[in-house]
Amino acid sequence: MLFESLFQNIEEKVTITESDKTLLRSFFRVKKLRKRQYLLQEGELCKDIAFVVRGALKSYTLDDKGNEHVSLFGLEGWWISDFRSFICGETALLNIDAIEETHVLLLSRAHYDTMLDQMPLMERYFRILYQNSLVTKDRRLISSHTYTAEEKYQELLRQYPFIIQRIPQHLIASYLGLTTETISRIKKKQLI
Amino acid sequence: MLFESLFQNIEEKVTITESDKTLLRSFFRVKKLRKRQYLLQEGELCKDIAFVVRGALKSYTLDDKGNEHVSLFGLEGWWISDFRSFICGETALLNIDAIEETHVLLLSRAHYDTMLDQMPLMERYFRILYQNSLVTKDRRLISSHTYTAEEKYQELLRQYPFIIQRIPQHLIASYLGLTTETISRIKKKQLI
DNA sequence: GTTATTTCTTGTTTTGGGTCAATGTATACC
DNA sequence: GGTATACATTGACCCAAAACAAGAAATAAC
Repeated sequence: MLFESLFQNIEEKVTITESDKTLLRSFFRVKKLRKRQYLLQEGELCKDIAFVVRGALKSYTLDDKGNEHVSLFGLEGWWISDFRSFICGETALLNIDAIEETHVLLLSRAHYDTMLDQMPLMERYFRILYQNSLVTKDRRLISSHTYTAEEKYQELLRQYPFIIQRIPQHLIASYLGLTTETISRIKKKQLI
Repeated sequence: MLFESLFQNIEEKVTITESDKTLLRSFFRVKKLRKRQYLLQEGELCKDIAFVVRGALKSYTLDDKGNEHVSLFGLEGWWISDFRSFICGETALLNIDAIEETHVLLLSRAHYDTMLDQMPLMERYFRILYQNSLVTKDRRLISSHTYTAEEKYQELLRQYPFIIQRIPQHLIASYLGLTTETISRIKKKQLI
């Protein structure tokens, strides 16, 4: 049950057999988080990447004034981690915590490496996953440099309409590099 | 000769044999660009990803006012393309042209796919390459949302000190989402 | 159902960095 | 060399969005 959404996600990119699934199961462990619970805190080592089975998380940095800057949301079917910390072994700059009650599948660095060695199709899966993420991140960077506040919000609506239903506005604002007041004003303007 | 820097780049991530090299050579073709020459123009299909052997390129969008927004530089040993177009087969939003006289190795989509099918180690190479690119892009997005103009410039200096020697200031400004005037003022301030 | 907490709105003020314009300085090209 | 073109600096002014402040709504907690 728990693994179904992971398998589904994998099968969108590569073909896996039942025995692959059995092997895959052995690499992950389940973790449940309640609302506001940390998955990772700044300064720790990010030991796992997390596949979100249900719920929602956010990853964010805190600046010197204590302002939150959301870098990513993790919803069902998405991966979330401090990738820099996980890959390079440096301490995390990101905090990750649950916006809602959340279930994740955790994959440790050791299991990640083993998995990639034993399962060439997972090498391909992650190559494709990262390839797609790069496309997304490129678009975000362009948006961040080229668009006005209003255009950024529009683009988000177009791209992830469901996110508005799900995630509090001030977090969306932060994700876009804006303030909640600005979003509020944009929304007001649209109605008139 | 031309392939040495590509092989070197690959060997930083995976181990390749002489016969791998021979096979690899067959997938690429060489292209020389003079200064200002396009590698890709907005609206075209991005048919190749390019490995830069020498020289420097920039990829950028143009907004409605005709302003250039640099999204990436391609220097020796880096890959450059409109990845979204290359992967998804949509028309390119990016322009890519040479800042200097440049030599690139081009890899077409068909060759890319064949290569990945025939050479598991290249699957791994690209997985690692993308993995690292994601780390970089994450950092850029954080920087773009969290830092002041001055901090953005400082961070670039720290990360890629050589780039200042190489790339005109107005392009660096654009890459950071700033204007050349702003950079000029930051530099002035540092001297005092 | 009352109270607390979180989230959102609206008004006012402030500011970082953009825009515009003019001038200076390299670098490239005949 | 001279002159064209690209690139950088400086100053004056402006504006989009941030910051600040105060309430209003919505949700959650008891």
